[in-house]
Amino acid sequence: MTKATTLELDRFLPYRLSVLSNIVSTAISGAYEKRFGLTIPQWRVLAVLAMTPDLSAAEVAERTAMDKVAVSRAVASLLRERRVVRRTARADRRRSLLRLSAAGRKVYAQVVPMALDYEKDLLAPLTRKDREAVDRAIHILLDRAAQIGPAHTA
Amino acid sequence: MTKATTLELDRFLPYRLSVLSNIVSTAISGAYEKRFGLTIPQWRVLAVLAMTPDLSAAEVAERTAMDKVAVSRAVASLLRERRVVRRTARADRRRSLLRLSAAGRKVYAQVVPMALDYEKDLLAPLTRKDREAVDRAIHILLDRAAQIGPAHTA
DNA sequence: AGAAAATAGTTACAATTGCAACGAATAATA
DNA sequence: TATTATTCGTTGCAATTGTAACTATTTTCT
Repeated sequence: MTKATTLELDRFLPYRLSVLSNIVSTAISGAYEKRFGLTIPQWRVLAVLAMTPDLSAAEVAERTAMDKVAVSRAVASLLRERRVVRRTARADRRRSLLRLSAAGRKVYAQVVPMALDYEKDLLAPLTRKDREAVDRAIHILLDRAAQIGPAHTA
Repeated sequence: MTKATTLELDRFLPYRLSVLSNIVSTAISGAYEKRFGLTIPQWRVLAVLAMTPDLSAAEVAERTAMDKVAVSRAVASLLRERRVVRRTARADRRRSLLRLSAAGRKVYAQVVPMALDYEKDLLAPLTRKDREAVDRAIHILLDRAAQIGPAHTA
């Protein structure tokens, strides 16, 4: 008897993760987009800047797991919409420091409860123990995945 | 005291799911692509056809959670590469029935062990209990997410 | 100091993806 | 049975995304 030769797609973790993540992302981004004209990249940028103002684009990229081009474009649109403001860093004039404008803080304040409610609804049917396990597991898997296949990290 | 007004991105499940799924997908698709010139959509199509031959494109779409355009394109390329063969359904000449060619089965047989090994490595640092919890949780979350936000299903 | 290498961020171009319209075939209805 | 509506799958076009090249600035090395 040789190795198993078939693979059932819906028991394959990478596949299930991808499907789940897509459904969740689509649902959420639909809501952001519809109500606030926010894309997911924009929302991510808002979220990190709300937590930590005066980050550079590169720092935003780090913390959002987005690449620098995506950040650049999201920031460009947020600047156009006056939801973010930018000033050039005194010390290093290549860098620019980003922070939310009043308008940006306002949208953010409206989106956060929506986001948290969605998450709460989503997790509602899980037991406390399962939630904890998922939490732990995602953390471990993120580490592990990064070890196994850096992929872009080249 | 009012509702919490900030959200830490790396504790937000939709975000963490998205990051994890991207890392995993990129790692895997890198390997498929490099070794076999297979994209993820192509791989998904191969996988379902290996399990269940003579599906129509629409049926493939259902089972892979891909939309019909993506399936159409993946199938088109797989036909060009002679990894899949197609015949028109006798009963309904709009439908075409797809199945793997010998070449298709061959790639598939090579990819499966790679895929399973990757999954195994990924899950290795989790305890048995955590693995079970993750399994259960993903299943429940998929259901729940579908309920909350059908999004496209409109 | 001056030249070369590195870094921040943007822009241009190519590839991918999603949506809407379409042609072909079948099913449903009058 | 003729007419209309529906389904299967593909194609064209617009929007999104990724890669590489580029400008401006700063750092490093000689």
